[in-house]
Amino acid sequence: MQETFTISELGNEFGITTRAIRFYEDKQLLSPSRQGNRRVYSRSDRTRLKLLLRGKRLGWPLEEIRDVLNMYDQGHEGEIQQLEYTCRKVRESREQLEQQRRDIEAALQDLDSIESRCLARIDLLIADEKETGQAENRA
Amino acid sequence: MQETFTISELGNEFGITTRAIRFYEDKQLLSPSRQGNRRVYSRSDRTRLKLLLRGKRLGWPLEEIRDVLNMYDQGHEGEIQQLEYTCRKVRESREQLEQQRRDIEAALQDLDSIESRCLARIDLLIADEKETGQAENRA
DNA sequence: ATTGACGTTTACGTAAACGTCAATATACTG
DNA sequence: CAGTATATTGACGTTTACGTAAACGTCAAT
Repeated sequence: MQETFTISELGNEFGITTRAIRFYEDKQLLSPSRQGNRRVYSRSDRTRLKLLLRGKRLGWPLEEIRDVLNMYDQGHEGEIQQLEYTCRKVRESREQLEQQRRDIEAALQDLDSIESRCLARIDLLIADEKETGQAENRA
Repeated sequence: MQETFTISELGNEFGITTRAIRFYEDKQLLSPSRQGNRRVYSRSDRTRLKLLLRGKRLGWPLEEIRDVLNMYDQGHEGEIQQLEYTCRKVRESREQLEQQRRDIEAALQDLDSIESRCLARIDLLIADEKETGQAENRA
């Protein structure tokens, strides 16, 4: 695995545009190093981006994602106040995640029910179709 | 439980503004009946809104939520083509939900790890604090 | 008769999260 | 060394999901 990445490598790997990646940097979610003008992304930058996208799939706003990303970094540094703040944030995020998990379970059950009713109805229609089809063929 | 609801009743119950509810109607996610000018929401309208908000908590865009809501309605009606379309949509939604579930599991594990390292570090700092505190008291 | 609570439509404003140029710089490639 | 590919910043546009304000109707209570 490579040590560093270009912006377009990351864009291709994760299916996002370079514009988006630069935008994330502008919003303080990434801070790659530079070689002259060009951005150079380390493995940890890549991991940060990966986590960022996971947050996006969960529907979190970028600002919230940034806070969570900072928990990863400074999770074992700093003063007690900072650590306790991080802990509170962890608990908040966990509550939100567990709410989402409940929502997902409920939604999945609903989908099951919809699908089975749908399939049953299709079976029934296909049975009808065969009958009338044969009737039409005989006519 | 009531048969019908006003717009502000629903707004209060779910903690959203009436403006938002009217906006959802504008975007075809709700279609309450009217008494003259006023909107009157049935129990099924209320359920629709509830499902809508669940979709929101999962970070889905309104247009996608609308499609899912329509699956609930027409899940057992219509032609085979429509039914099969619904079934495809069900599968798509299920895949998305399962991706989100995986993301949640991963995020929860990460949070656990962050929290425990955080707590360990706090314990350590507190132990230090006690020592130096006593030294200061003796001075 | 008016005040207040609730409702309505219409119109404009706004924050978030990018997309889409344009102009420019740098690097490799034949 | 011209051409192509890739990078940069900056400015402006766009979509989504509402907020906010204006201007008005309706009904009950004072």
